[in-house]
Amino acid sequence: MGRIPCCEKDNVKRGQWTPEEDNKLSSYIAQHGTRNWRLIPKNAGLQRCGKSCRLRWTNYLRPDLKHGEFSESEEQTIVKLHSVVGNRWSLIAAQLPGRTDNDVKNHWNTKLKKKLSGMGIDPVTHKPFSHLMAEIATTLAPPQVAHLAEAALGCFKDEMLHLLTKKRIDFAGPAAPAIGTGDPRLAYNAADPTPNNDDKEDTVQKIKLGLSRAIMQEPNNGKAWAMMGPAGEPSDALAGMCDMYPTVGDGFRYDGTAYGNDGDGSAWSQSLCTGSTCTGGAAEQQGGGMQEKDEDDDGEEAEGGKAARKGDTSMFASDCVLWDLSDDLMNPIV
DNA sequence: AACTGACACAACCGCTCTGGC
DNA sequence: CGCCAGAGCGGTTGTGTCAGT
Repeated sequence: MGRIPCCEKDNVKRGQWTPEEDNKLSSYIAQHGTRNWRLIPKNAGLQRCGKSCRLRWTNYLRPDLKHGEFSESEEQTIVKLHSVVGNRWSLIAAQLPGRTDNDVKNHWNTKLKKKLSGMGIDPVTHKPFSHLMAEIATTLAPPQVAHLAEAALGCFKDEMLHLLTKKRIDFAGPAAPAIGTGDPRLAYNAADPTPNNDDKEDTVQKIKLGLSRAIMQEPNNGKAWAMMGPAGEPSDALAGMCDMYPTVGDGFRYDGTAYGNDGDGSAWSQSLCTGSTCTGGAAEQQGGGMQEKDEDDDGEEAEGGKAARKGDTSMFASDCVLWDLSDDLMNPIV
């Protein structure tokens, strides 16, 4: 038994909207408003589904929409909010006047996600990849970790190689040290981005070394040994991984122009990963409930997911406050 | 010039939520 | 309380454009 379609598909036009259709819809809405979307196409003389009209209006025709490039501050806002609320595009878009959820979603998927990945940040959790690997490893016994490392290398390696070789990555600006321990062969060469096999092998060896060091390290009082030290400094294990991404392990900046904690104090340099897993609390909360479908066998939706939908801010660890978020955002009126 | 792949954006699909009855 | 229609939302797909070969 299928779902009842929102309209008769045989009689409706689909695909790109023509200027004539846009005009009809705009002028009808200007006169009558947007009260009943199912009636609007009929009354406006459009062979379109009401839903399609609503989408066209809200995503494109609305007079208060911005259509240009996203500004840097808008991008910063998106990344910040995404690290807190996850893929709740409408919530994020609500904080950006003139932008729609579709705009934000597309911009995220096409640009921002890659930007973060290029910086060694997992766009889902907003943690450095190195932290993620180390954290995953902490939950497993050494034999399992060994398998994990091998498996991870299979896919992770490709991603890293891609990032290191194909894409332009500003690890730490023009004066940046070479990736790794200063081996010039690992430095990105803008003039000749094509790596030789030695480069690839070195990179793989670096990854393996970081993982194996993480694996071999003794647990620290039963706690996560690969996590940050008490003062927020990376453990040896992490350092091994962070050698790969010097900007990631210690205060990377979004714009990739410099690293360290002597930045401009902008939200970028303060909040995303300033040498600790500060975003981890929120990110982990997301991973547990907001980002992912509940895969439990009991068939119940994860409570975190429910809470997130209801705007329950209690799911955000109080010691992981990242930014001053408006009350509206933290208690969204949906 | 033709082809191809990557990219960005628009539009659609289907699930969920909400309010009225 | 349950049902239904309308609307909202996020994921996915389609399509046009452009750069590289």
